[in-house]
Amino acid sequence: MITMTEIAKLTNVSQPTVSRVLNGNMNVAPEIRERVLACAREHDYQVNALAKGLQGSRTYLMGVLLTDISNGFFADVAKAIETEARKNGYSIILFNSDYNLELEKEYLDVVRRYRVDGVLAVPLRETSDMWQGYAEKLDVPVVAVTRCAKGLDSVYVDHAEAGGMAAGYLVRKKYEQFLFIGKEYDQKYTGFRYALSELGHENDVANIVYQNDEQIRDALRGYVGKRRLGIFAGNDIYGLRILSALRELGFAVPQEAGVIGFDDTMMGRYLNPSLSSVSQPVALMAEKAVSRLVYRIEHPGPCELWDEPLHGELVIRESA
Amino acid sequence: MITMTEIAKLTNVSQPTVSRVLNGNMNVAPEIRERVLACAREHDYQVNALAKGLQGSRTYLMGVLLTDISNGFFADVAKAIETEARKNGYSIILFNSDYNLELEKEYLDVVRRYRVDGVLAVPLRETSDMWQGYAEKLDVPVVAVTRCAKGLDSVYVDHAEAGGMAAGYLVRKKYEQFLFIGKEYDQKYTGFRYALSELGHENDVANIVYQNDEQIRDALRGYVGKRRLGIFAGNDIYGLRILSALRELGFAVPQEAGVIGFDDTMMGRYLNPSLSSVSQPVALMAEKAVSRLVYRIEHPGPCELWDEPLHGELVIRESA
DNA sequence: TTGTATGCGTTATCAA
DNA sequence: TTGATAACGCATACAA
Repeated sequence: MITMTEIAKLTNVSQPTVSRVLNGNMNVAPEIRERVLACAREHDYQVNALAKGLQGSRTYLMGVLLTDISNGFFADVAKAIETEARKNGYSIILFNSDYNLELEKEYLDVVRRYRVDGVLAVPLRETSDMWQGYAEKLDVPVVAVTRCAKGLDSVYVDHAEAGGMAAGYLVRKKYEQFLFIGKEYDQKYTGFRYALSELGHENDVANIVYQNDEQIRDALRGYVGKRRLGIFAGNDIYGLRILSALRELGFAVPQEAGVIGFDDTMMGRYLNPSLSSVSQPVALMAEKAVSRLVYRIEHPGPCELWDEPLHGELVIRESA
Repeated sequence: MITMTEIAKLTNVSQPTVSRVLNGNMNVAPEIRERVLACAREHDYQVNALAKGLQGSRTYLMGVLLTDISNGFFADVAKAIETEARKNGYSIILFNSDYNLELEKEYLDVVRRYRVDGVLAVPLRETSDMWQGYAEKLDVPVVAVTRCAKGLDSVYVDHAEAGGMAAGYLVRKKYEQFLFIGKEYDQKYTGFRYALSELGHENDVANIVYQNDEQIRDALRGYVGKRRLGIFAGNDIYGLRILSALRELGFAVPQEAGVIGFDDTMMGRYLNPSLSSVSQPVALMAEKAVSRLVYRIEHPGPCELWDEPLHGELVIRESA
């Protein structure tokens, strides 16, 4: 690939002059300018981002660290981030932690090797202060997406609030006992449980940690023929599987059991029954996260933490 | 972030010696070796990949160019590629063409700027010789994934064959008229149509180009109350939507209408009815594509094109 | 307005 | 076994 030095030789000017032309510096004679531009075009010059980055300015790379891109929701997040990054002139280098703490740590080193200008992450263990330490070592700005991480700028939906919304709706619809199916440390469960106890159902709620389809089916079997069961799923994938398990067990949905998912992924509206879900504003989150990161990149130095939770929206369909 | 030169100063050796130590070159006195390693560990040294790349060796970056990562299938592909790349010591820089030719071209320039060692792409217009030109300009190896591109190493599933499998199964199940719903230039349609005509159904097959849900519903309405309808969908997302449309129109599935999807994404088995589909060996494709790319990176120079189609597998569930 | 010189952090070549 | 030196491609300070 052609370099500035080569263009300089071909056009009989010095390399810095080529640099000036290609960077739009106006203090260059028009004739030279034309000659250089023509040569660059002819050989399809592309700046060497490595050299540029090495030289001290930006790399225009963002590290993006996700937990599981094969989850439709995170895939949407990745797509939106990529789009936003591009709008801001950045490219993304993508990593998938697969919910693996070791891998997450390893990837942070990789990210440092490439001297990314900043990092967007779905942090594991967001309530510990682990990431605060990571951010210091990275010494580039870090923004947490979809989760609120201690000590980091965070762009996320208030999960506890979403749990409350789900609880409120299920109670209004006269469900009588309640289940949150998902990770036990999920804020959604906290909010779900709290709202239920406020509504007089403190003794009617339980949490099932999702492990696999069989275990969920076995757990749900215990509710057959009992009081109307309102279920809040940690995400739409769980929701999909729960619907499938309920069908196997012969539950009438939404009469005997209702299900509310989380993330409102595309498939939800096509399911049978279609899946009620709490939607997250993916595009907005990506836009906020990227623009915040760009701001931090362009304005280094200490800065107050960003922490403005966004709000989920309950989308009612057939499943509850 | 600490550099070799800084470590050199701290340990009273020359910078090249530090380089030797950190690269595992054994011709260094053990005492020096220890001193340097300790210092590097203490300051958590990470090599500057930009400098390393600039200096002429590898960047250990792969450009990955997908059409739409929000499609569960491509999300799986992305995940598998990332995993394989990591196994080989590479990181990926990810782009989403969004089926947009302009964007695809633009991203190829970006990829060149970062001096990636190679490119994995889901090429748009794979039957034109456009990508052959792209590959030349890139002057790094390019491997096409999930599609067979003219002039490129390609790792993909034989779509025509898959179409034939779908056709064969639907005929065996006594469907009497047939629909392919998807892009008209899809090889799946070619194979579907061909197999059907071999089986004596050359006049019972049509293609509907997917545009939106309403248009599909309207098109399907014309088949209500007619002969048993066998549908092959261009991908599982279409399949999902088609099932939903059939439900709205009151079709009994699989009795009056049968549906076979493509990609066999996770959700298929949880749908109601669950979706029969042709599965693609995603992990295998990613593994083959990445290892082929690594091979081409490590063995530059001309080389015979790779073109060994893999085979889809028909997964039968309830929808057909 | 243009060119010379320098440095970014590596690796590689050559001497010592 | 070690160190000096150059080179990669670019931007920048400075000189002309």
